Amino acid sequence: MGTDSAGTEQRQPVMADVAKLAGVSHQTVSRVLNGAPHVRPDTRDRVLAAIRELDYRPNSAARTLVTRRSQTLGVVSFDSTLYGPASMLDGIERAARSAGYFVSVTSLRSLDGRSVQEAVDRLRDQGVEGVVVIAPQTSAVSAVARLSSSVPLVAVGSGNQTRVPMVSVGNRFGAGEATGHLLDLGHRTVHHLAGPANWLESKDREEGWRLTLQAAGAAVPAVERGDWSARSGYQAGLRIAGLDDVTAVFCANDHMALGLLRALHEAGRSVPEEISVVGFDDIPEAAYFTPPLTTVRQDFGELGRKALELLVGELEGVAPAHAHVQITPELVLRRSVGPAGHR
Amino acid sequence: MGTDSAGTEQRQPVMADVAKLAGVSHQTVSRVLNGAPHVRPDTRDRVLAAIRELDYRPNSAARTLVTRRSQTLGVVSFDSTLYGPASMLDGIERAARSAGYFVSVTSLRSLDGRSVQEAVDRLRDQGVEGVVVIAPQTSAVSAVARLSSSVPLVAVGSGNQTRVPMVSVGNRFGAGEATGHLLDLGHRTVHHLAGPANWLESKDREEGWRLTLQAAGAAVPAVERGDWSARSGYQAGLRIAGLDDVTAVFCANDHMALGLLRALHEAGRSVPEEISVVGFDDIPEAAYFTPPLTTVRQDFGELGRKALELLVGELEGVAPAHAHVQITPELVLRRSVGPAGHR
DNA sequence: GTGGGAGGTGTGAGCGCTAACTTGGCACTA
DNA sequence: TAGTGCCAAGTTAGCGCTCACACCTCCCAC
Repeated sequence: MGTDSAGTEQRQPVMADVAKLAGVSHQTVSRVLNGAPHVRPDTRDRVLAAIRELDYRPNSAARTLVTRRSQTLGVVSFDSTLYGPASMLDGIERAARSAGYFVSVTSLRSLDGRSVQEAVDRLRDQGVEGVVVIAPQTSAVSAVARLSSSVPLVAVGSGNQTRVPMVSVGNRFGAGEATGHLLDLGHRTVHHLAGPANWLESKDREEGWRLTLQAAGAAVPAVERGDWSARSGYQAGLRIAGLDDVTAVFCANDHMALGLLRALHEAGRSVPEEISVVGFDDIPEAAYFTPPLTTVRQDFGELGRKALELLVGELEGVAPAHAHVQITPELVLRRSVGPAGHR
Repeated sequence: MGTDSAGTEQRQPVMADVAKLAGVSHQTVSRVLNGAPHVRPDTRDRVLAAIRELDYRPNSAARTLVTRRSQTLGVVSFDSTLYGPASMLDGIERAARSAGYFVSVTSLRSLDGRSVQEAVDRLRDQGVEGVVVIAPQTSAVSAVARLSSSVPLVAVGSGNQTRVPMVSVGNRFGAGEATGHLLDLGHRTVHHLAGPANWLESKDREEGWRLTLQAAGAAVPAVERGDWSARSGYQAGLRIAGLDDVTAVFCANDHMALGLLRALHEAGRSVPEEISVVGFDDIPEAAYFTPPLTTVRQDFGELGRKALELLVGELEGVAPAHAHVQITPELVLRRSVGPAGHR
């Protein structure tokens, strides 16, 4: 009545099956699989042959259970449809793979602290070894800082939180470059189409813009505000086109700049002759806007890679636990910018 | 010398700890956790209180080991930086979460069959219960069809493979709509800026375009070809601008259309007065191109959701294993299209 | 009063693996 | 010859959970 060797049941082979076929103990199979030393070459070959013959796949749950390592990292993203987050995710995934980790993603619906906590908890319940949070909103960042989590965590975005390791872009610097460039061209001042008030990136870019104007002794005009979308840029553009003292606009991202260009075009204000426009991000399409957009390039892929590097470092204990890596953006000159008009 | 109860070691609480604190057996804790019937309300409450007090988290690896269910699905994507794949991924993730699954992603570097096989194997080794492949290239699709995998699998993209369940967009139909609309406006024929030859979506859109022209008895001009990017659209645009019999162009995606618009603008060919342009995808920015782009809308999020639905259905045995779901795209009219010019 | 069927709970085994220890052999030294 | 060491295995004990089953009440029917 032994159910052991009765029948040719179609179940997945396990280590013991490989061991039996190779004429060794299961432990030797394990040794071969994990590249342990002190296995004779011909033994190793027999084991490998058996593995191939049975098409054996180690059971990762069993391994995880005993090693307490899932080889999986979690990524919390906000809106992974946007170019920035999507690129970061891509960079993270590639870096994770080459470091030998899997990547499990979850995106947030809303950006309050509770959602962030839930997302991180969810990933933690799944057994991830560490988490990267792509959440550049102020609320999310402070949520991350408050996070009660025993999981190593890295934030990517902006802000100066000191509690969590972080990788961010020099938004202030980039905004300063853009604004400075416009001032250098003779513009008396530069208007600003900012992003949502609760995004850190918005804040930093706005601050970079403001400080540069102030340092140059230029007037600081009232800020227009959008939600990153081309649509909101268009609407802001209609308002800006109505002002007659505008000669230069710095937009907090390229999509809004696109909408702005559209609105200016419709209003008959020519770019760059009447009004110069600068964006931020350098999405692949920016060079093909009408006119091609001068913008501040940030390397999202690199951002993701750095974040992962930091996390893996922390995980494997070879990293300073409170690093803050900064990526420097770069001004890319195109035709949407010209010297100040003479009025 | 007992290491058992010696010291207050800081290790994660396990089910037994909860059981002891609540004064029940580990099995009862398990019952509460899994919502099994026949647990007295006050017992349940005691267990829940103990769980909260210890901040107990079930170990998913242990559960997976015994249940043989990882609650994880894999997604193989090609270039998740592109708007389409990113949106699908987003749709898949959201749908997966609400169905109670985690999502593990991996992106392909190249699109040959071996890469696809490797990616699927990798996910399978990780223990995913099923896989969604977002890989619309011909090579990838045939690779999927040939895939030696014991994991349930759904493809999203195009093509008529019958071996794997699939969800796709009515590319032929959409291309036909676009082309037909242009012909209806009096254009003698419609030029086509196609995508890469090895993408199924390219092929289908090209075919839809061609068949519509033929059905209308219109001439079928030579196809220009790009790689989906705005840059390639620009280059093709320069070539097209050199032809003088062009009055309408149907582009296989919006990004190439953007590049095309740019090239036409530079060449002094006005859109839509001289040349009408239609895109495909309806990315959020399309409405803000110069001029706003008439295009064929496809709902990527829906695509992802349907794919997941199919996969979960297969997994839980409530689905026809060879379904082929089709999403119908829709022509969105904007200003980049006008009646044929009179020459 | 006794048998039976529920509801409610505990016990033991085992998922497939790795870690730690044990064992056996062989070479090389004292 | 016995002793030391290292290589190349095997043996055993869990990791933390769920499943199958055993068990113990009660309560009700006859």
